[in-house]
Amino acid sequence: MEPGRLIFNTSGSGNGQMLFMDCGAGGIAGAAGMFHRGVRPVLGGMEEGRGVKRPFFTSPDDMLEEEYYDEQLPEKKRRLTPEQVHLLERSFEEENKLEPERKTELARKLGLQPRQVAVWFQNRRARWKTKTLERDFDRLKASFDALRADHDALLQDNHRLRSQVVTLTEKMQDKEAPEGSFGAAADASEPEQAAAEAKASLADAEEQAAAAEAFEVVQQQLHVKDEERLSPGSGGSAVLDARDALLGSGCGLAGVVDSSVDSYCFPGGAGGDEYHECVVGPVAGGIQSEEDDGAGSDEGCSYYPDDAAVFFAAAQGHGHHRTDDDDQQDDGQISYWMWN
DNA sequence: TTGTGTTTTATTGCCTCC
DNA sequence: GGAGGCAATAAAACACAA
Repeated sequence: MEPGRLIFNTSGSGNGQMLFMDCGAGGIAGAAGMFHRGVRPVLGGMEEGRGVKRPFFTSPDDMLEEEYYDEQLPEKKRRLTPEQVHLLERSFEEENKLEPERKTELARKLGLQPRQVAVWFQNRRARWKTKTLERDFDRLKASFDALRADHDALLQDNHRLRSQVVTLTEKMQDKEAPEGSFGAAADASEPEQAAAEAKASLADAEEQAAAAEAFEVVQQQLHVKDEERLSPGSGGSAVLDARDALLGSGCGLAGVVDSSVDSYCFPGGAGGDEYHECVVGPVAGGIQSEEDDGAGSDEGCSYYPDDAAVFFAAAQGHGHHRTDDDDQQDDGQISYWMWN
């Protein structure tokens, strides 16, 4: 027998043909580990129409026994019947984790090995996770697109108001330059007032535009994170957790734009009118260590190097916090943390 | 019929928890 | 250290277009 292979007796014609199955990277050792784990590899379980449980493979010694040639013919990988799948699905809907008792009971009902039931639940959980991620991604993308449209509109508004201020300022200067009499001042009152109003609008618009730009930074990071997430080999992240929480909370960008340009405030928790500040800005150098930030004790807090994570965590009303004392903007670094 | 992409079943190795 | 979960992967089964 070749190393790394196990012998299976094949089925179908009942001719006792031997099948050599590659055990993969783990080889015999892997198979041994399987037994060590209490796994008895069985495929197919109840053969349709016959109700006979058959082991998928056996040891070489067993192979010498006649019954394995004649009675316990091995099977290829066999799909579960629709009835079996239906029952498993129903059970999964009730609880997607499988306690030993339930596993045994299900296996008994379905005529499967407990291991098969466990494997089915394992794979089902994996499928469920994939679907959930896809759904979340779609929702996030829709949200991102909407916010981007808002952002673009704000930028256009800002541009329009800037032009208006420039035009009106020029008009004022034209009027003031040649004259300077009282009458001229009186005549100029209307454009002056218009210019002042335009300036005030511009100030508001600039704040909003700056906030929107900062928000876009977060969104872009989030977008990148999603692409990373959907690529093979990536795992979950605090960003996704926070984002999921945000999606679940139904919280949008209906926050108050703080005048300090780099901050947003969001309504806290469910229905509360408390606002949580969320700093949005570039973080140079990644995570700011607790020792570096000069802040007090942050026990029970987790640092998040990612703007997006903090942004959404704050949006959800978590205890994200940044105090002015701890502000790291002097050196271009801002530290974030969240209450657990 | 055949080639190809997708889905399902199962294995392996690593990790965490008790 | 054992049990169980998960990610990655293999491979059989299946679907479907050409």
